[in-house]
Amino acid sequence: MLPLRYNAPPPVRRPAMAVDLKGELTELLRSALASVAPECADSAIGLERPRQAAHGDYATNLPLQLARSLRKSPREIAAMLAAELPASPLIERVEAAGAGFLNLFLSRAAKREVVRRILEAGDDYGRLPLGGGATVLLEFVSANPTGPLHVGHGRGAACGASLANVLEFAGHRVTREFYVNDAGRQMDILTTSTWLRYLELRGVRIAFPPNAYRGEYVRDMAARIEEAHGSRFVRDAEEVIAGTPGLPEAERDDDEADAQREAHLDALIANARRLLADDYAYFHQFALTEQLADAREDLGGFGVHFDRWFSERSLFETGMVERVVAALEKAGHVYLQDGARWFRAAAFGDEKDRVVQRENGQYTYFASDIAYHANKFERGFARIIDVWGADHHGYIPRVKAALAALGLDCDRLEVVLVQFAVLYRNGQKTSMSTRAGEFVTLRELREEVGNDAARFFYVLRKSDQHLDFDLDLAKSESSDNPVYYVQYAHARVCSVLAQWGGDAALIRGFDPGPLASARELALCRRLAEFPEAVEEAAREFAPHVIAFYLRELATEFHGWYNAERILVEDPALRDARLALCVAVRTVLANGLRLLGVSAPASM
RNA sequence: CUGCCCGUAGCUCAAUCGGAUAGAGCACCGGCCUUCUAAGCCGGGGGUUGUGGGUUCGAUUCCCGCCGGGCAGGCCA
Repeated sequence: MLPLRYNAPPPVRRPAMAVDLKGELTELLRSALASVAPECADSAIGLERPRQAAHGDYATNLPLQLARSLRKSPREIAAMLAAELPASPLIERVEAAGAGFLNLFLSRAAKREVVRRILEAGDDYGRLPLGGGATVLLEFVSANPTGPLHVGHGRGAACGASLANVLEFAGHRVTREFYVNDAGRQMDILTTSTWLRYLELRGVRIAFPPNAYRGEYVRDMAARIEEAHGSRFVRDAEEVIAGTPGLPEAERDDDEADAQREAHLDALIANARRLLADDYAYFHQFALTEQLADAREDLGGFGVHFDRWFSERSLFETGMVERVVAALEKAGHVYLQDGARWFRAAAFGDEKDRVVQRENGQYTYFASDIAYHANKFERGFARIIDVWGADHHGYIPRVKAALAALGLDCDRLEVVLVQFAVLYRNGQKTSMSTRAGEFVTLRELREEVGNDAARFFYVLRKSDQHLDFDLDLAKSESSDNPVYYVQYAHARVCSVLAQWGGDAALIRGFDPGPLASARELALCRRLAEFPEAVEEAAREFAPHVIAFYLRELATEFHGWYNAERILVEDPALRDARLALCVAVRTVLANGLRLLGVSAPASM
């Protein structure tokens, strides 16, 4: 279990003008505070939503906060504030209560007003100016292009895409980026795996390494190359395995055997490069292009789109990797030891120093990652956010250390960690072993449970928490399934409107005044909370807040729907209820849109 | 062994900078379709928030110890 983000985001400031209910209430309280205790007039005023209705619509613990400095009892201060609170059409009454809380009860008119606001704002209801148009680079998924995306990548995709939507809705300009690891050993392993499968097809008998990529998709790529080029890339088995140490017995799983397998694979890669010469690049490019196209298609089908696919290889081709290492060296943060170049990460808060260039001259993944992040800073984004698998948490200090050593403000980099999802079927954990090649792919998941259920389930937990993904529940067509539960509320509203049959455009002008029942007013209050949910989701990088909110809103709508009839005889009351219906539909649709889930008109 | 994180109802999880009587869903039990979609609603039982201390008006929340679990600790990515 890991923290949601590595360091605190910049403070989010509310606009100075009271443009919303909460802001107006705060101003009223500030006015009362100024007359009760002028010396504390600029204290922070926290307004919260009490859990219990008896504690009002909003409450503040201001009296408790001030008790010490004013040398008065909290109850006394609360009573004084209540007496000095200016009269307002928003407020029905105030109460000093509990240990020293001030509870505010809104007038019915104030509660109903949100319906009018929602009908006016439409798709934009919940949109906030918090980000002030600041640019954000959000990097997520960034899976190695060495095979199909699996269900772990799916969670990063769903969380990242939802977070991007939320940040955009909260007033940021978001660039969505996928970092393509097209330069490392993993790609060489995929390239060689493809060639070995090709050789197999041509009847060349070579033991396929257990640590190479064994998936069926590798055979598919090999078959297509074989179809197009015939025997052009065939070499003798003796040549292919020349100079390799050979494989240890399959049963052995000790360190020595593992090391031998790795050495064997590296030797095969070296032979492939030598024997294929220029054609090696063909295999490499073919596999890369195939896997990226596959990922793009898969993610696109999942409603996840990127503005840019950033190539790791380009960082080498433009000399960026050399440049950042040289910059670190020039600043005295790099030294030579055992033939390798080490970055003094420990001097910048990391546990130990890290290699940036290996003894054999190859740069490490870390080196290109430094270059990548330096490049992000050069592009001038106000905020840089990485969404990583939680198993990479130990990697954060070294990247931050490198940025600091380059003289960059490493606090501008924020890292969201996403835990893996574990699939359950019939109450049993489904196996997800990569080395056996039998992992569950994102595509299989999407086909089995559908895109909507997958997107929603992935963000049903805080992203840094383990997620138990119940496949049976995700597929069930019942109220047990939270996706259908929320979507059904939306479809119900649409159905009522269809039943009514009038001109939907007119509803915008309907007067919510006749709304008066407890359920209706509670629903209004819930609708007014949506911008607060968006704010929290954006501030905490927590799209699950939106999912929770939608479930609560749907609950209150279903309750109202079952308790009271909407299409009643009285035209004024019917119109008011239709207005509330449209407001509910609007908020459900806006929330679902942030999560990349469809809002069906019928189910 | 060291570092980071987590521990809340039978299960999966929430809990607003430290706030009021710790909340949902699932599972379980009992009701509701001649009336706008029953993919819905209403009601019920369920808790020493792992444990022992500390900080204070107040602790699930902050600090320390212990117990249990996860992840990380490569010239891998």
